[in-house]
Amino acid sequence: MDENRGLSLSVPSTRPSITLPPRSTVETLFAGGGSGPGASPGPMTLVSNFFSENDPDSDCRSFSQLLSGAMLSPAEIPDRRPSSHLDIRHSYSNKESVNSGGGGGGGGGGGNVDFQFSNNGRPSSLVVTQPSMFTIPPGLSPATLLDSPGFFPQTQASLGMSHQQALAQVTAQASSLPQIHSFTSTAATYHRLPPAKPDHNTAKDSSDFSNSDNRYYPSSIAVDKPADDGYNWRKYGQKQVKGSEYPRSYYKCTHPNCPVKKQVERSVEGQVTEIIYKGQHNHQPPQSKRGKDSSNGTSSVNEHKFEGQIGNFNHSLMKDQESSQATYEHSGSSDSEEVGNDVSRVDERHEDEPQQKRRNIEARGVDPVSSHRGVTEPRIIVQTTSEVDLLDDGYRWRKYGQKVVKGNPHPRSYYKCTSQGCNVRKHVERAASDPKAVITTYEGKHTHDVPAAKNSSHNIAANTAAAAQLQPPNHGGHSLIRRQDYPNHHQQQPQPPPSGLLQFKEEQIT
DNA sequence: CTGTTTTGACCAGAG
DNA sequence: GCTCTGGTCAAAACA
Repeated sequence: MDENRGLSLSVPSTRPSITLPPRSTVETLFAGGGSGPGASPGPMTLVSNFFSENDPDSDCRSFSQLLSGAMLSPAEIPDRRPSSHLDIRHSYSNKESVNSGGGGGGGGGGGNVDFQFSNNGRPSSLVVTQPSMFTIPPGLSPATLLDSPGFFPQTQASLGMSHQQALAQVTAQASSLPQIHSFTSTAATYHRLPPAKPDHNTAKDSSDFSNSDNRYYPSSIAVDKPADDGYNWRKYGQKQVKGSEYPRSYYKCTHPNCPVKKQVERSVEGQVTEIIYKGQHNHQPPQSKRGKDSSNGTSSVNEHKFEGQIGNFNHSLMKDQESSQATYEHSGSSDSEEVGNDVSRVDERHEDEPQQKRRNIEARGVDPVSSHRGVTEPRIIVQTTSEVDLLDDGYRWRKYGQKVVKGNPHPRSYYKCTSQGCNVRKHVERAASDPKAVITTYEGKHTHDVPAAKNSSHNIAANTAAAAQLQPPNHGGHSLIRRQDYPNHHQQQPQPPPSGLLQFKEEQIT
């Protein structure tokens, strides 16, 4: 609650911006990015190039821009709440640590990421357009990601290319990305650690930065410490959380009055499988520790903001995200809690936790066992959709729950696929700012075909299918970047919604 | 002696 | 009101 009030996100009145620490143990690894001598192109670089390459002239290339497309500008959102959080979960290995201190400057640029709400003249009712999926490579900081021009083929960008093109490109790129960083609109920061050993077949070009290359992984994650993020933590609890393979440890920042907490899930081998930050440090990290770890000794305030702020994309930004119908899977989707509220992952754990988790993993094509051993490849679903797609996606759904989220007068609904034996779920949330706009998050993978009688006019599935063809089969979670065009009128054979795939979808609600 | 970790109990929220 | 669950407390143990 109150511990999250501190916001890492500076949101100008008219132009929200996310202030991300320029460097972190993770980011540092990428800091060099393409600039580092002899450094292989970082995932971000590749991603950036990827998109840039395909849409060089796009005026909306960055992730932030993409999001902007998915978010209504403050001015356009009368009821937008003052704050919300964007949770960022990324993976990295604590064992396959890499030179965390190194990095140095680089760049990365951390800094600020402006979420320019350049809607390109789109009416506020228009929000995200195509569903798309993306994966953030291991060690790639959100800041970098967000700040990277061309990370996301913005909405219109994708419009400029065919589905196939976009999908092919995105998928190709995604398949080479070892891990995912998810973004959610809750109050916590999620860090899911990457596999110690990549278990997937990376795409042809992925070798350049495959997850096997630990250079991209943050390091300094001691077994006894959830992460050497420069702050001092005191463990105040541990609990076996349902649905989690490993016990969750609770840590508090030892700094007086610092409300920051973090939860760490660690495998029996000591590998950190997930770190969730809550709140923002109201102080600078202890110099002694950080200073030593940082070889360059340039640890700055900004640098230290990373851990505490990475997840605090807060503010209206994420509130907007809700409005923008962006839902991020794996972190429980967007949670419309106010600033300071704890992270909510009800979406993914509210029911049948263990099974759900397993299903999620399986749906991602990840070996459950491997996943549980720290090789999980978290996948994010960022999907937006319109009312039209809400239920009419070709499948039959049964509503099994509903929840009113604080800050959003509209309830978030939970649906299950009615097909026997199918565990696919669908979470639907209406945007606070626009009841017509909804956020839909799919979990799982349909085990059946689309009911014939329920052929819808929607192409989500169709596109998904197309994308699926581009996906490496069952290697799980690496084909995470996708883009799809979903013109409402586009008649296509309904297909199962992409499971465990990050999607952005923008449609005009009619 | 101080700070941290461990761990069972307690509490609050949600269903 | 009951049950379940996640999060926190706090005393004891440990370093």
